[in-house]
Amino acid sequence: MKLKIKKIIEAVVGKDVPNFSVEIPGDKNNGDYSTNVALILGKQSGKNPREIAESIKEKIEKNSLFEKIEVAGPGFINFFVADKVFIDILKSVDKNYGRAESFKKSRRIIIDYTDPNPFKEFHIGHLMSNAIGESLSRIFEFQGGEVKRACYQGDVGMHVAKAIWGKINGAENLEWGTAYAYGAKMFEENEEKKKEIIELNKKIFEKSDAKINRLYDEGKKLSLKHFSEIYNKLDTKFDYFIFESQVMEIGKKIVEAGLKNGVFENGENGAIIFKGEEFGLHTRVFINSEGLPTYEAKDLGLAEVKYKKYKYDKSIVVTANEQNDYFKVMLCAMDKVLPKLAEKTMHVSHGMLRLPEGKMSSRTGKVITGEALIEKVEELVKEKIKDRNLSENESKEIIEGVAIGAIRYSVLKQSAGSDIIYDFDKSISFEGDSGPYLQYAYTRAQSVLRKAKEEGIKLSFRKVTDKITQLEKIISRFPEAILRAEQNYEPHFISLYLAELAGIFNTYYAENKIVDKADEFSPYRVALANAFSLVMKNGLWLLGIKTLEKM
RNA sequence: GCCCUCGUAGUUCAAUGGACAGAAUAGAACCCUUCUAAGGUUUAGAUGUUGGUUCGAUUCCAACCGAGGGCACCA
Repeated sequence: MKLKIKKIIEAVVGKDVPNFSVEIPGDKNNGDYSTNVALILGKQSGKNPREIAESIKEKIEKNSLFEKIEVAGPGFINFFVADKVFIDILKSVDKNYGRAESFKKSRRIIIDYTDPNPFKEFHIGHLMSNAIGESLSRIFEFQGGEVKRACYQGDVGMHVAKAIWGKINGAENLEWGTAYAYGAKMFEENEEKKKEIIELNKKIFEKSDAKINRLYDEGKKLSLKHFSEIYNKLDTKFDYFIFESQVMEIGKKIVEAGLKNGVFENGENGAIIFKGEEFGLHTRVFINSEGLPTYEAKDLGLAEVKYKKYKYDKSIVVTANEQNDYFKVMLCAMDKVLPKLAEKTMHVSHGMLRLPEGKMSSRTGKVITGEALIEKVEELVKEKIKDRNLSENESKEIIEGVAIGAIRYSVLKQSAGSDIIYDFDKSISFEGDSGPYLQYAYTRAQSVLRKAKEEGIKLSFRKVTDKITQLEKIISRFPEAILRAEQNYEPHFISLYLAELAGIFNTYYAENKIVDKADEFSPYRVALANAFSLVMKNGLWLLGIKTLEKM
């Protein structure tokens, strides 16, 4: 609708209009949409914006889209959309409602997220990455993209050596996460042990020691099994699992070739480095003095491996924002050695989940694991529904759906870039601006629809209530919310929209009796509730949150 | 030391340079003989400091104060 209005204005004022936009005013008295004449004119017009606004108004007044147009303030044009337009949109609501063909030309997208490392914990930061990556995947898919989900996992490198060292030298029966924390601690505190761990790391690469090989295989297998259980619960299905061990040799070769071309340089102790300073960045090591590829070289290999698996038009990598500067350097180097892939690659970063007392770190063992959080939230839901008359299957579905919904929403309700201060009692809420609040609004609508069916009330738009409410209007804005989320790589624009939608529906629900045989408007109200539930269901799906029939 | 983010109600978050800065939560007061009260209605409360650009700044620029992250062999 925004775009429609924009086109109408452009048709009137001529083609070479500078950038201006049509907005939804905060105050409902200022119309359904509004635009600022100053933005159309640009600055140096010298004309009276009010007069211009009046003349624009005169020219488009007859358009049947609007009930009335007002000129207000220093030069605002406020558009009041005709009720009929909203009803027509309402009639068109189906499971594809809101879809835009945004990816006609470049459909193929690969998106890399979650990325936990075997031998280490799956912590709540991974939950955050998963929430954002999964939601972006679904948004792009909905808009017509052909999305492949990738999960990149570090099965080689110092963290593995630290964990295995911890296993060998701590106690054989330590948990892998704990073993890692122990190894990491010793690595930092004790020079002697640091050397041992570096030595061990080489042995892992060489696969020269049977005991180490056995520990490695066992640890990796256990980790992956554990991760796949969590993905199951999160309803994320990856198309590709890519391991560092698969990309490291390829990455190394790319760097070696780049060294010949002068992209990379020899640094101290035989390390191969990239001088980022020339590009306003910093220097990073791509191959270390042991001749082993670092994270940066592996990432170059990863880009190529991904492209081999899937000829993508765009590759998105989701990570925490602590890697922002790292990615700038790596992408700068990639631009020199793999320019075609570099221009297709994009880094999307999200904030960190921080504990009130400081940074969460698996090195110190101060972490909250993903499964511990899920379990804790599930307990709370269980407690809440224990007195309800539900079958075992229903209970299980509700407990899982609500718990994951609450967690996902707590991540997606704010802009992806900023940190979340994780406080269990406050972060995971069931009331107000929360996942369960949205799920609950949907459930209520379903309950109404069930009752309507029982009473034989069929949905119909034939007899429309006299006055259109906010509910009809907000339903018409769903496509805009999706488009905004897609273009900005920000699922939270959908969260914001759905929270408002749920609030408006709940008010409507409190003020109107929807199912009422004696009321001639009941079929319309039922149809409206039906449209609402379709939008809510699709919207929640885009966030990776399940809808429930009962809760 | 250098670079990058970010400072908005008590708290957690919104606000494409525009019309009185929105929610939620905590606080106060109401609403279940009506489709699930995980709900609804009413109420009080905020832009770190100092300048600048602009008709207009939470938004852009500068400085300062404060928080977080990063800066050659972790990922």
